[in-house]
Amino acid sequence: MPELPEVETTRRGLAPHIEGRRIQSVTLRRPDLRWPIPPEVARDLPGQRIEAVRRRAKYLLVDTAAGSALLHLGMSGSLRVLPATIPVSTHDHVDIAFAGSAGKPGRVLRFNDPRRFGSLLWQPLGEVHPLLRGLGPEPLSDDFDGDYLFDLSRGRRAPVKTFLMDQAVVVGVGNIYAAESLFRAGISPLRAAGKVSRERYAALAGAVKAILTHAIARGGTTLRDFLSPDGAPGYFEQELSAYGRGGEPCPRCGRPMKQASIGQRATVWCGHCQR
DNA sequence: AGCGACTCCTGTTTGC
DNA sequence: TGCAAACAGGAGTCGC
Repeated sequence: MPELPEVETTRRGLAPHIEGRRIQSVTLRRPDLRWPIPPEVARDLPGQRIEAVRRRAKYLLVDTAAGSALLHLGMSGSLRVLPATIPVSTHDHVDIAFAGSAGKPGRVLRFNDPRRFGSLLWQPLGEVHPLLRGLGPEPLSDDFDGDYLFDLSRGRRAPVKTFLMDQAVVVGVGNIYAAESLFRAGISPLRAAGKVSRERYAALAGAVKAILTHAIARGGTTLRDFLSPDGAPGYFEQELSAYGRGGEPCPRCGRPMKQASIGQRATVWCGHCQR
C-alpha cells in the first residue's frame, strides 16, 4: 500500500520520463475513481507541457500551465510509464499519452487501481485544492520535530498512534510507518497523545524521519525498473519490525508482539518494550 | 474542537 | 475442496 515513501519513489521514477513532455491525449476508462474525475482533466490537459511533478503528503501534483492534475494512489493504486503499444489490463483506469518522436512509439502514463480508493482531481492554476488545505507539515521537513508534536498534543486524549496518523498533525505517516515509528521510539500506541513527554516525542519524530528516509532510499533501488511492466516492489516488507508481526517474537526482547485494533486500524506492538 | 464510527472497493485470507 | 464471510486499508465525512 502506497505510503509516503512509495509515493515519493513513484514521483522520482516518474519525473525524468514525463517532465518536459507534451500531453497528447487523456483517456478516462471510468468517469470516477474515489470521486468523479473533473472535466478539466480530459478537457484542459491535452496539448499541455508537463512542467514538474511534485509531491505534497501522499498526493502527486502534475503541473502544467493550465493547472495541476492531482493524483492519489489510495491503497492499491500505481502509476507506470509504458510504451503506448502495451495493451490495457484490468483496473487500468486512466491513460495520459505523450507523442512519440521520429521512429519511436509514444508512451503513456497509466494509472491502475483495483480498489479505486485513489483519485484524480484538478487544481486550477494559482489555487490550492481543498484537500491540500489544512494538512500538517511534511515529516521530513524542519517544521516537524519533537517540540511540534509535544505542543500540538497537549490535552489530546486520542491514542498517540491515531494522533500520529492524523494528516492534520503530520502528513504521510500511515498505518505501517506509525507502527514502526512507535516501536522504534519505545512508545505504546495506546498511550494518550497528551500524556507523552517532550523527550519521547523527540525520539518519535526522529524515528519517523529515520524510517521514512530509509524506506525512500530502499525504494530508490527500484527506480530504474520504472519503465518495465513488472509489479510494484515489496522493498521494505522484510525490514518491518512491528507491522504485520502480531504474535511473533519481539525483535528486541523476544516476547510475543501484541495485536489489537486502535482507531479502526490493525496495530501491533510489544507490551514490554513499548510503554 | 476533538474524536470515534462509518464509508468507499476488491483481492486475499480465513473459516466452516 | 469450495464457497462465503471476514478482513485490510487512506482518509474524507458525519454525528456526538
